[in-house]
Amino acid sequence: MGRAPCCDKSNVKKGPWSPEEDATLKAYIEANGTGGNWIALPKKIGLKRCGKSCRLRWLNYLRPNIRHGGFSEEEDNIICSLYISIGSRWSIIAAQLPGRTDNDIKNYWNTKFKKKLLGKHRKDQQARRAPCLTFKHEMKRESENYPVPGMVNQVSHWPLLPPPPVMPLPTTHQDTQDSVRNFLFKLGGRFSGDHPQSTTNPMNFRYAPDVPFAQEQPYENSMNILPSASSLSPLNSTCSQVTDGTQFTVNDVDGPSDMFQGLDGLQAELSELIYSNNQQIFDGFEGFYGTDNVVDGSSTGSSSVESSSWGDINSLSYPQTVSGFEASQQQSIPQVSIYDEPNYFWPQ
DNA sequence: AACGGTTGCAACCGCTCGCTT
DNA sequence: AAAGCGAGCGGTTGCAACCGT
Repeated sequence: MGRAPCCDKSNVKKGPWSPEEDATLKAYIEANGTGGNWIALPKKIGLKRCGKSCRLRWLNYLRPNIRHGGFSEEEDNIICSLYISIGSRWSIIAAQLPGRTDNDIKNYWNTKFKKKLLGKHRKDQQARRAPCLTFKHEMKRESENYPVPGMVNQVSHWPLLPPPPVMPLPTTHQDTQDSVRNFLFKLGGRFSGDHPQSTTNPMNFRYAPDVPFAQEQPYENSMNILPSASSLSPLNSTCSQVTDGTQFTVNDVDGPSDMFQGLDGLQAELSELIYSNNQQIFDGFEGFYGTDNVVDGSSTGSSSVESSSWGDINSLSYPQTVSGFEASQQQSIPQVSIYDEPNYFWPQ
């Protein structure tokens, strides 16, 4: 049994919104609110639009205080660091940037930011091989060279990570927290209370699902998750799992594997960018989380134990600038796990 | 001026989640 | 417990504007 369509597709208008439609929708919502039922709303106000379309139009364009374009460097850094932390959770990232929509940030990431990251990479690549490859061609070429099962003709945003370890899918919130933690670990993050080995060698970490994540990973200290340049070099590493499913090790190997030839430059570029931006990111996060709690690897992290749960991102210290409206838009618990990061490129 | 390629962004599509019945 | 349904999310597409030749 298929899913019932949300509206009569043959009887709804598609495409760009006219100023009249905008005015009708805006006037109604400003006067009456959405009524909690987007599906019924267009009928109520005589719009030949799908309810989902109305919702999107309102959220991405018509609602008050929306800003478009012109992302600042600080916003860049926030987007970058949050993407590193939680992946393509655009709505969560958007919640940190007042006036920005998830769609905007997604577009920004998929166009400008990727270009920014790849700009230097492309230059380097072009110097080394046949010229005249466009960005799209290059991305297509890369995705063709390194195909991912189930990802046909998709651009791989992050051809960077080591193969995911095989471990049971998280079935509880605690499991999810563990997954997040493990995921961040593989990005080179460190956690207070971690096995000392992990601290000294970010490529050699321990996964301990029996340790309550919430008790030991405060978000205030989450700058620990920012990867070091070296830890973002999984191309030089292999990942193995101990048979009990609780411990993983990442072993350095000599040089990039054949699989990643051609991507090492991009990877290095990203690492370099992120690493060189770390200070700026820290600066940005000082406003976020308070300077006392920002850890840059050389400073403390000692206050970690008494703080909020990592799993509940809403309990984190959000920037003061998040408006009440944005705050109300924030989701409850983002269910982040290393398993649902479709943009990550997991080499086979 | 004309044309082809590229970019940026609005909008659509399909899926998952969570609530209700 | 299971099915139905709406909301919300992320990925993708379509197209107008822009740019270079």
